Amino acid sequence: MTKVPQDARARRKLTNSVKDSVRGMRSELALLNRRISARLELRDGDLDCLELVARLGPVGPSALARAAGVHPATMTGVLDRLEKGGWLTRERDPNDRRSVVLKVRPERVGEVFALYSGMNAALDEICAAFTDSDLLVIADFLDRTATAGHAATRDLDESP
Amino acid sequence: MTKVPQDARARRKLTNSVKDSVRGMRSELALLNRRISARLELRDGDLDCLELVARLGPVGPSALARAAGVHPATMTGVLDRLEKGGWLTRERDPNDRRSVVLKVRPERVGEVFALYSGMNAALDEICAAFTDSDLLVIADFLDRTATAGHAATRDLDESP
DNA sequence: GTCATATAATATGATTTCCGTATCGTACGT
DNA sequence: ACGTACGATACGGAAATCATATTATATGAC
Repeated sequence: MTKVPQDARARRKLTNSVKDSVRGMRSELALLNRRISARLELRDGDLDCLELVARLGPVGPSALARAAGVHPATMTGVLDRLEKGGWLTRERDPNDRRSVVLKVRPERVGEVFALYSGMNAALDEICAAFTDSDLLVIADFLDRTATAGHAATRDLDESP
Repeated sequence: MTKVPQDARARRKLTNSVKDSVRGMRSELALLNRRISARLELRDGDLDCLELVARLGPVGPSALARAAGVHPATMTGVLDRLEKGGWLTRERDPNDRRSVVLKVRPERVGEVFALYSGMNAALDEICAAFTDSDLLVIADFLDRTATAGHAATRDLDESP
């Protein structure tokens, strides 16, 4: 046994622990999201769609359905719930009268945020335990992972 | 304007960027999970339940339903799909013949893993870009966040 | 301009899922 | 031993999902 392979092994172990931690965090956050959805009397995926509208900005049902990986007809139902709950609005696009533009209702956003308040406060505390440069490293890692997740999703869609 | 408030402001900005990145990553990974579930002909929450069984170890339907925040009767349906797909087994507990023990089928785990292979490879690459000490910091952050998510979920369950 | 075709959103209806409740078998305390 | 609690699932009505059809509008070829 040489010295270098031992380092490589340790390094792989470290990498695997990071990947495990990513999975663990994803799992816990998925669970949290499910409970919050239930509180808002929404289906599981609905909140993800709402977040996607917030993220993508004004967007139409079809584009949103593609982005969310949901059947367009299902999206109609999702949007019915979200609109009825007052979480977003459907407006007709004057330029293309076939299409509809979805916008989150800014005044309601705080209501969703409030349900995340516990998690939010916890995250503030967690961040407080790290140095500025640590936080930069962490944010970098998270962003890269999010981008990789996006790419993996796209690749999956494009393969048979 | 004094110097210290400026630092505090910068710090808050940094913390907020980390929190945004957490949200972004959660959102992308949730999307990826949905597509993978679809590939396996499972419902959205099913894969989370399977992962939970892997995580918790052998467990019964009731305990799993509590952990997943799912109605027990719904869990029966989830398990029917997972069992029919061959992803896990239901065994009777010889000690308590009312109860059933769920176990993931190790030989099928690789099949799920294969669908994550793109993401997995990407994560390896991402990790390769960080130093050992960075990875330790990152894993620590992820674990703390997972724990906080777990606590936030529990708190939500316990409040009215 | 007219017509064919494409596109956006939603309606429709068959199928599946969800979930409150009921049921059945089993364990446990007294 | 008996009553009560508990684990899992069956049952049935309500709701969601999704393939397809429909309606309205836009766009391009001619």
